[in-house]
Amino acid sequence: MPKRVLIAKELAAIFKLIAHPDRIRIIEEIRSGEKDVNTLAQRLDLPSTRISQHLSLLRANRIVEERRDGRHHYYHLTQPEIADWIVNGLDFIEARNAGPSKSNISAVRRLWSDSPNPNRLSSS
Amino acid sequence: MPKRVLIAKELAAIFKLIAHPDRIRIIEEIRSGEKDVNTLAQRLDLPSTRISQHLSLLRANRIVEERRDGRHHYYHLTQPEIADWIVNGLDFIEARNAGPSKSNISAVRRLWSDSPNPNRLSSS
DNA sequence: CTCATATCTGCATATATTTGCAGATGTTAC
DNA sequence: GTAACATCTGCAAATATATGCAGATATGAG
Repeated sequence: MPKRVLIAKELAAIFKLIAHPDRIRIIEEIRSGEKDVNTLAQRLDLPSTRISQHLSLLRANRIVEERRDGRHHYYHLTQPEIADWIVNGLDFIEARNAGPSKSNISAVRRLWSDSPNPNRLSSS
Repeated sequence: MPKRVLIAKELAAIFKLIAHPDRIRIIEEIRSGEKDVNTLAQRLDLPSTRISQHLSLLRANRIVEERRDGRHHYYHLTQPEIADWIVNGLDFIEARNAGPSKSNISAVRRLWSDSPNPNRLSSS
């Protein structure tokens, strides 16, 4: 199989991995530092078993890594730059039919960016 | 629904759209200029009906646009920058288990980049 | 040791995506 | 008009993914 076919498959696999709203939010939640399963479950308002399932997928694909401390499992991004790459995808949602408003997009872009946002306490 | 949930959904939708090896190859094939369905079918070695199905999905989501000339339908990227964004995802496949070799990755990265590759005749 | 907490795994069901194929549409050549 | 070509659409079958829930495991408190 030619290289470009192989690589396209691998790329598609990464895209598939990320192509879930919960997983995108998990990645953006831990961009600023590790969090444990329960914390994520509260922040995303989802059953922790579901968070755990998503994390196990991300873990199996080395998107995240785990650090255990007692009964807590803390997760962080293997390559933190992935969070920025994902956010850059926002450039391409404005063109879609029935997408969210520009102002909502840029509000979330700000929230999910490292640069001008030192202490993240907001939650829009 | 909070903004960040909406936006995560939209982002996931874009990722899902791209998360298919054939569609990634289609996008990279037309990055350098429009091509018609048959040409794409030959280049990807797939039935043209399949190419057409992928294109109709990409078209419905405004990733590509169509120009008709006689019986040929030529497709191009609505936002050509999307091709570069996709290629940037290669940064995150090296970490995965059993991924392709680094040299294959960079060969394809070169192939799928605009910068130092003015006339694209190769096909690795 | 036992209990409560934190998380993981496995599995059945529900839902979504992909694929192949048959037939429809539109275009050009004769 | 008819034939050949280029592409599209619709639908059923195959495949993949997501979800909910029950039970397993592991840790720390008492």
